[in-house]
Amino acid sequence: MLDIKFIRQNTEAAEAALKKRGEKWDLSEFRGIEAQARALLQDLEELRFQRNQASAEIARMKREGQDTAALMEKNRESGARVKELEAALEEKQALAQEILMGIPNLPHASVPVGADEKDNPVLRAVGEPTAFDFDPKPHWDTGKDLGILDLERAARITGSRFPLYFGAGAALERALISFMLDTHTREHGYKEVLPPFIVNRTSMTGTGQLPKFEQDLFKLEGLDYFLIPTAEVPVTNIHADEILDEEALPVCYTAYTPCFRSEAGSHGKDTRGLIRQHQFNKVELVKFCLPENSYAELESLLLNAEEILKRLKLPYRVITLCTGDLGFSSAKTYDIEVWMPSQGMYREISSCSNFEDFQARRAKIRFRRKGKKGTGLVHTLNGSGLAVGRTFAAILENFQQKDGTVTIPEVLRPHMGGMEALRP
RNA sequence: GGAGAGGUGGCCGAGCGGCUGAAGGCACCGCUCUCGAAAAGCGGCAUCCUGCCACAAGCGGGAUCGUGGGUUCAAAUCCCACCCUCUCCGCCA
Repeated sequence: MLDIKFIRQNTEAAEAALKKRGEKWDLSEFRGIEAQARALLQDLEELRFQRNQASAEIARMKREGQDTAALMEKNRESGARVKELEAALEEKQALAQEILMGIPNLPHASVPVGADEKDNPVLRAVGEPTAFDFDPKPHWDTGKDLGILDLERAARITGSRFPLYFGAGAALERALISFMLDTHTREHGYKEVLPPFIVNRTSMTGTGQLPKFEQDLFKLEGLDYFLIPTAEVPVTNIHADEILDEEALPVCYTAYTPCFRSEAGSHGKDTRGLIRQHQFNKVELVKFCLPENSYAELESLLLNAEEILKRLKLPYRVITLCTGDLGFSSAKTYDIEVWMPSQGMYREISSCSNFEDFQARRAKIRFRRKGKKGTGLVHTLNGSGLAVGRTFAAILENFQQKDGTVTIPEVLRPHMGGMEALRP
């Protein structure tokens, strides 16, 4: 959510920034509604002031044993008028709020201007695309041949786009989760959390999934609860409605959760394999920090995520999302893309974003500076560290051997009882 | 699922129709005292919105005692619904 005061005072700048995202916003209507709401508020407050004064007067007169009937009658009337104004105000405020909740975040000045994903510049590439002296198989074939992945049976259990791992495959998935969490907690200074996988509407609204993207979520029937599409939602909302001490910042959490996405509108895309599933595992990184530090924190969060790929020895590149490709809540996003040999291209495996105060304003996450009065909104950030299913796929593809075995990255072996390769 | 108790400021905790945005304590921040510290004393210390105004300071106003409604001239206090927490019983991974 953007700052109303900012919009009020910098309407054109806000519109220009939104235009960079490829969205046309005319905020004059919003300004008008918001101005009407404030005018109503002033009338209402004036009326309530008079009523409060009269009530105090009644109390004083009663104590002195005077007759208060006339004043009470007068206040009864203003009470009715207060209710009318309250209703009118609420209507205007709801309207303004609805518009405001639908406005995406403004891109940071450092975000390259562009129309879509084709305009995302590459920031750096690490490692070379894996070279093979044979035709590399896609991970779904390798997984099937090794007997560790069974997407057909998963479809029987649930439906399409659900995973089913067996044996060393299940162990590899679990090893990846452990390896990622251990690295982030022991070496990168994050605190591990294991949050609820189902959240309420308020939490979903706090991080920006709602109200706009309800069709992307799985909702529980008969309840206003949703399956989380990312750990970002429960973990960011840990501090909703809180005022954090300046000294406590930055607060850094890492969380493993399964993620559930309905993938509405992506029927034709990535129909095979682990790339696009309704359920997948992810280790997430989440930070709460002071506004002046958030861009430095974004860089370090990005490096923390990259470190996982470096240690797994998977080739990857980092791209900066251009203004047109930015997510709804984000002010700046880097995507990390891993090399997928069977597709001959890099595929997203992590997305690291600075939301500035956009989520903090919605979820009311604030901080207080030492010795100063008043509060400020923290900046929130998050990034995948990493998407586990896609990492699994990348390992199967990049480390496959001609004989059909897959070499297990060295850093994972301690998590897999010393196993060195996946064999049929 | 059944029975009961309760949700008040950063924390503990009083209030149970008006003078209570809220006693008292703890924590925290100033100051006094001290060579310094401790102790003691004095003072300060919720959030959000809003008007004047420079989105400052300051002054004024409104709202907020789990959430939403209701009663009343007036609600933290009374009534209703819902949510949550705790205790006991039942069931259960």
